[in-house]
Amino acid sequence: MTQQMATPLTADHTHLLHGLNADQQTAVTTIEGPVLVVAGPGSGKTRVLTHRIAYLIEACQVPPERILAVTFTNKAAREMRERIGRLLGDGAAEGLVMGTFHSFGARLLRQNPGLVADRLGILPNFVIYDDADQLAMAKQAIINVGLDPKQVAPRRMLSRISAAKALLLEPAEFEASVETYDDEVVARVYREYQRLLRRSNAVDFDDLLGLPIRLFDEAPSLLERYQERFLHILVDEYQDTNRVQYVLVAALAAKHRNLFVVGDPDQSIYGWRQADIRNILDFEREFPDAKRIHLELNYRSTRRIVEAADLVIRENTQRIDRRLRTENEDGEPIVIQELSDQNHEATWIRDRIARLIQQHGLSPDDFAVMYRTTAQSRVIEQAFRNSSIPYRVVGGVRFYDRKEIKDVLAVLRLLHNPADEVSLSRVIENMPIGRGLGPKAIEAIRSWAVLNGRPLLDGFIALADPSAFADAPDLSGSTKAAAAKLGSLFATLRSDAERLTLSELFDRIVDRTGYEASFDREDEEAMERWANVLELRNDLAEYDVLPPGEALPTYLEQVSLITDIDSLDKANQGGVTLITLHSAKGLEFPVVFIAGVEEGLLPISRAIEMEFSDPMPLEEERRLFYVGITRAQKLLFITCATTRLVYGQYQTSVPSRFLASLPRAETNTRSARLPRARGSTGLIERTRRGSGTSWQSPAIPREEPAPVAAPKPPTPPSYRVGQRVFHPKFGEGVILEVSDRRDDQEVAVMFKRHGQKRLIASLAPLEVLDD
DNA sequence: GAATGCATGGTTTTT
DNA sequence: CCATGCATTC
Repeated sequence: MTQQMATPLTADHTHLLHGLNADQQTAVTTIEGPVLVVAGPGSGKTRVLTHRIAYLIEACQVPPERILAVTFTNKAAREMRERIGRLLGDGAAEGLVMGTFHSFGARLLRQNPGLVADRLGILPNFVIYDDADQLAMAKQAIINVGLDPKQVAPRRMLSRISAAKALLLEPAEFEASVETYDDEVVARVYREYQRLLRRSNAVDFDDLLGLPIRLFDEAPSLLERYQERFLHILVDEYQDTNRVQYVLVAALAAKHRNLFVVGDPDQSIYGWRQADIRNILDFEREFPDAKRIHLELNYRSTRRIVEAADLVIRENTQRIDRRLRTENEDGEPIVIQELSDQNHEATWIRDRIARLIQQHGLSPDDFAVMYRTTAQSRVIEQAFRNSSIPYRVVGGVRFYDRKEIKDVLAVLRLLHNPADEVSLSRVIENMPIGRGLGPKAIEAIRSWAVLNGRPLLDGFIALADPSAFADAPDLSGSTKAAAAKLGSLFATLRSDAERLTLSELFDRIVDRTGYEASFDREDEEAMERWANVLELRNDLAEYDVLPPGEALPTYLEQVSLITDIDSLDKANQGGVTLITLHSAKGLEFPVVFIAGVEEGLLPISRAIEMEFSDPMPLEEERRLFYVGITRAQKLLFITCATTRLVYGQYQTSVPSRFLASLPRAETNTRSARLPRARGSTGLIERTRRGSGTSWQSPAIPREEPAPVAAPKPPTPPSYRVGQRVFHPKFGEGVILEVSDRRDDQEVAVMFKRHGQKRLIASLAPLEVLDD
């Protein structure tokens, strides 16, 4: 074995092992050969990873640039880097390669532009298409092969294509494996989709994983270089990797074989994204000399929470049997609460949070509300909006997914890659500069572009500046003028881009495209959207320090790989976190609410439908619930609604079968409808329900679980209509209305300067001025 | 070719 | 309920 892998020479690396238990220490110091760590939730897996990297660098003298660490999100990578920095001191980990599979793939392609162009036919200025771009492309592909996007769902095509790519099947190979007529349709669409993608000089997310492998196939010496380089490879969240990711990792690790993977099969929740749980279950078969280490001691949660999680996950059949343990205190009972509908659910959660903040000195940051579908976030967000509790929504409509943001980004992308057809269509459809141009015009210019072997945008420029090209697309009249105008604008912007900073470029773009002027200053919503556009300017300005030629590509790369969870700590700091169960993986909070724990939602209806033909999706739903439970450190609340608004109609809901696994003795439950002991199906409606209004959430205040950290609960002040009050932020006001809400009050106050506000009595720092 | 109004159908999760 | 897409109108 190589010299770099020698055992530590100097003795004093105890600080790197300090505070770790025996299993964790083994995981940190077992540095040779393949290692599989099966780590339960809260068992200190991030600590193990960071300490191991620090140990490799400091104790084993492995140069940081020879370590590759793959994480699930960029945020995880960033945090880990910080923690390593703290262990080793600044700069000691300089050169460490750490990021997601996708960012690693993108980086690899960017770093080998010559080979990529030569062997894969992709030019260095390629763009990465996001979900919406891919959808647009799939739709176009369906139309191009003579099918109707209304009958052949683009979404479904995309997921089939993605599945094919996850198995490294190219269109030709997929065609060879066609079995049904539907497969044949997919094959045709896939082929066309891929053709359009390459014509736009674009790659999709799956390509970021698949193309590096193809590149290695085409250029074995490149693979050898990477194999030689990475002495140690670490992979986090290994249970959520797919086939391509496995192939990539196995290829890179083939030489030195120091592959360290960490995961928890019980937290595998990305099967729908082709994550292949076999990667972790079969690790030892793939690497027979692998050492396996189990981390089962939970440091995160109370005993009640850990045991509840264990009981829930035990019901799954497809798993390695093991038992979660903890030495933590019992903690409080888990509260299960049924509410009459989704609005009551939301306000109940909000009010409970308000009370906990008020009575137990907790901060809004300590709370998370989790749900299965993003649609659920709306009502919950609404409830918080009507309160003074700060909150933030993770997921949902992301900043970079907003239409107005994508519009401006489309111009930037087009400047970077003039072949980008999705972005060009976007600009034409949404910006004033596109007026007078339709599909007809684009088609005429495209035929010119294809004939001349030029990117689409050049056709527009040829019309604007006939001297630059031998001929021009065949257009006339107003269409020609409109196309020429767009062409001339882009010619100008392109030269601007070479010398201006991104924020200066931004100013020109919104001015010259007429985009800024298209926002109606009288229209409040339009102004809000314009404010978002200006926010994008701030974002761009962060790259102004880079030289003009470099800033744009760097920025675009960063944007296409960023996710909402990545910006979780950057954007609007503080507040209650509203988050999907999927996004919550890897996070932890003192107090967790899981909302909508109902049949059809968790488990989701699609998993129920196929329960008997394929039980895997249902088991994945259960794992999702398990992930949610195990995010909680101290307090766990689970809610469900009796009726729920679905597509604008109220539907009766049945509490989730998963609740049957929870021990009644350890929970605080009122509803008789909740599934009882294990074994009982628990999903058949057992209680008679009337119109849906017959059931009311208990109005009587119940015994509260004892405080987390127990300061005495101050009595909430009592307010009267007409009282004059003072608020530190809103100033002086008069109480208009007082309404009781369970054990608290809500007051409507008319402030002199800030208008009417609704405040929670116990929360708002109101001072009574006269009585 | 663009603005307005109606019908339709869609919600699982995300790098 | 909502957003999107299409048809109708000018």
